[in-house]
Amino acid sequence: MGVTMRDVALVARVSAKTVSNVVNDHPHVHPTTRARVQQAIAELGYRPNHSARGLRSGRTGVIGLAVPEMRQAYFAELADAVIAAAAKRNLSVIVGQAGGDRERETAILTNGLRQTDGLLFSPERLGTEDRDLLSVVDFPLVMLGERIFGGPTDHVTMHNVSASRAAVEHLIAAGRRRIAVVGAHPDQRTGQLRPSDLRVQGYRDALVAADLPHDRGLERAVAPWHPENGAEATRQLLDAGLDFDAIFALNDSLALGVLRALGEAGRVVPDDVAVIGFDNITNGQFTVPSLSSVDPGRDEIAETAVGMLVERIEWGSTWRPPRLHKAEFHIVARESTGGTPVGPADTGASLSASTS
Amino acid sequence: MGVTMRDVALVARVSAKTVSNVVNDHPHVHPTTRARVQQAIAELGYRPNHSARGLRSGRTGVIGLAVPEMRQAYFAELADAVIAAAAKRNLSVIVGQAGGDRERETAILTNGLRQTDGLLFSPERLGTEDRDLLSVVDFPLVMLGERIFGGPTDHVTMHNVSASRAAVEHLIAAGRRRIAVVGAHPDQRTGQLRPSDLRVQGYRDALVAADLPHDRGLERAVAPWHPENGAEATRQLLDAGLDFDAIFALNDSLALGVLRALGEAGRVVPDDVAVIGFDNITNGQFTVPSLSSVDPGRDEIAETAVGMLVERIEWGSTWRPPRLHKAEFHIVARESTGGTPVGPADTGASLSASTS
DNA sequence: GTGAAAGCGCTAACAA
DNA sequence: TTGTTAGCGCTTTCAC
Repeated sequence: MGVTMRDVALVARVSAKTVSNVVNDHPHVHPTTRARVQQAIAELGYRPNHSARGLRSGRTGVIGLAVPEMRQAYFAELADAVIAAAAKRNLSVIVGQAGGDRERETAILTNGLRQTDGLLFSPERLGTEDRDLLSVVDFPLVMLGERIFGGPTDHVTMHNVSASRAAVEHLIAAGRRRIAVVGAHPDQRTGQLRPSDLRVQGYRDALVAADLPHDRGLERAVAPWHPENGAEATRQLLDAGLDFDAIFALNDSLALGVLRALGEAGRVVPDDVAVIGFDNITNGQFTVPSLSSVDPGRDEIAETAVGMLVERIEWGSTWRPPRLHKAEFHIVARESTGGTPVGPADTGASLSASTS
Repeated sequence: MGVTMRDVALVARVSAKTVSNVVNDHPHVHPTTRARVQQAIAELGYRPNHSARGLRSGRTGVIGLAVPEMRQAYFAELADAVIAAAAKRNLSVIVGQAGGDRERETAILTNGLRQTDGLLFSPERLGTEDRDLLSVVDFPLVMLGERIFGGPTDHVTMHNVSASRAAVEHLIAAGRRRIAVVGAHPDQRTGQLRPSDLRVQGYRDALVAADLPHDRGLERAVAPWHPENGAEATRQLLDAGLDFDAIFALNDSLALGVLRALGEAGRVVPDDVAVIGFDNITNGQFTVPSLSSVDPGRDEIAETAVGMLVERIEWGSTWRPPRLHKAEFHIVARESTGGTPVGPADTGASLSASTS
């Protein structure tokens, strides 16, 4: 701390404004002047004060990313991609964890994440029924994930219904007929769209299209989407003596638990039961057997979301219609659905893409 | 944006200073005044401007956390714990990724992470040989991890040597005699302490103490510590036709790859080969077989590191001697070392703790 | 216990 | 192309 623009200006024998122009790469600065200023900056080790800049310009250069928990692999990988996308645009990222707590999610939506220029928000508890909360948000906001639809804000998500349908069709193509789904939302009373509902809908669509019977007993409600809960749901399926030859886990964390519980019970994957997840987390490549999944295009999601947020920030308070972006997806076939033989370079075979 | 302290002061019919006192919980404010101010704040929806506060007070209320990549499970879980620990102290966390890039790590050490009050830095490339870089750092800094020792800054780490030794002793106690280690640092030319060296040293200590022969061929250099590299190192061990009955992976990400490669090769864990990792990431509970590991006390590390950083921030530039904190560790015995029978509530049996 | 004045470091708006 | 002026919103200092 200590060296200010004034100091640099004094040494370079220019005004503070000129130093500012140089620092901010403004066009109309004479090369000679620029060089002199830059040397003074280097000499004094000057570094701009972001608080002052933020106060004056109204921009902090920091965006917020709010997720349930970083320890969930999907959010860690999402954060990784978001931080990288933000860095390209010279933005820093403050990461906040709502911890699956409804109050904290509401608080984040009300106040943002400390003082940032805008927020990327992936809620776990807030749902479509909380849309009105979004209407009163007075800062740039882009929603991520499946929980909130048709709101007044930008939204980046994926083709949940068709991706889920493709996942289940992949199982059907592998000869499976009795397919369970793990991760439906536990609260079905309202009948409103829930995160899992979209994916469950895709599951049902696939069954219907294939003329397969639809057995409610094979739809297991699970929350939150942690491996232990995936394992628990699978044990319940087994304990209930239900007949099934495949499990569709609504995300990969659940699927890890599913694989584990099947292993504990002595069921062989994929021979006895095929398993497919959703998210294509890195670890899915290294499980035994490796995990088939739906790749939702995480980098595309992060890149798009940051881009949208930056645009919102630049537009200021000028109203623009909310946008909805659905990322591409790919089915990644690995051993858990019998899709790929054991092999060293097993990153998975991409089976299909869709923009439906 | 819009509502300022002035506005609140006007409505509450006090001075801006009094509003400031209320907002900052200063003691000497009359209850009546406080109530009036608080009501005005609520009425107007006033929220303090952090840039202005930062500019005036010299504190931003934001700390930085720099890691190689969030997609590595250990760092995601570390970030989770750090963000939680910081939140307790009303601090936000900007997360930066150096991506295993030496230049970026150096840049972070030179400039910090944007404008923050201090930095928690877990480097991947910077090592003990870069200690001099640390001497010129002019902001509060706490180093994390194993790469830099004896530097002029605070350092939070774990008992690497004794923890590794305990891990290998756990393998020996399980009857293993030909124990390979995966993750030694590839660059051994300088002979200086390297991250892996401490853990390798513990490995060697355990062999010596147990009077077991030490076979250099069983020490595999691997970097970075990604699953695919753990798998590759394991394939090399197998291809070389080396005789071994256990593998100590220097972290769990490597261990996931090790399990995978052993599975591909048809080796049964733990019957043919026992495996133990290091870090105790959550996923280790759900692999098949579940992964034994060394639990380094992540929460303790995060809590301690944030606490130290806060102290440094409060002490300002007053010099204090650098501190070194080594967290407790526990050996978590799971199926991969034959330590625990298959079972539903498999969080692992804690075998030993040490403060050595 | 509260208020008035000053200024943190920077950039927007304008002037030269 | 460069300089001058003003003030962003807050907290520090000191007076009352």
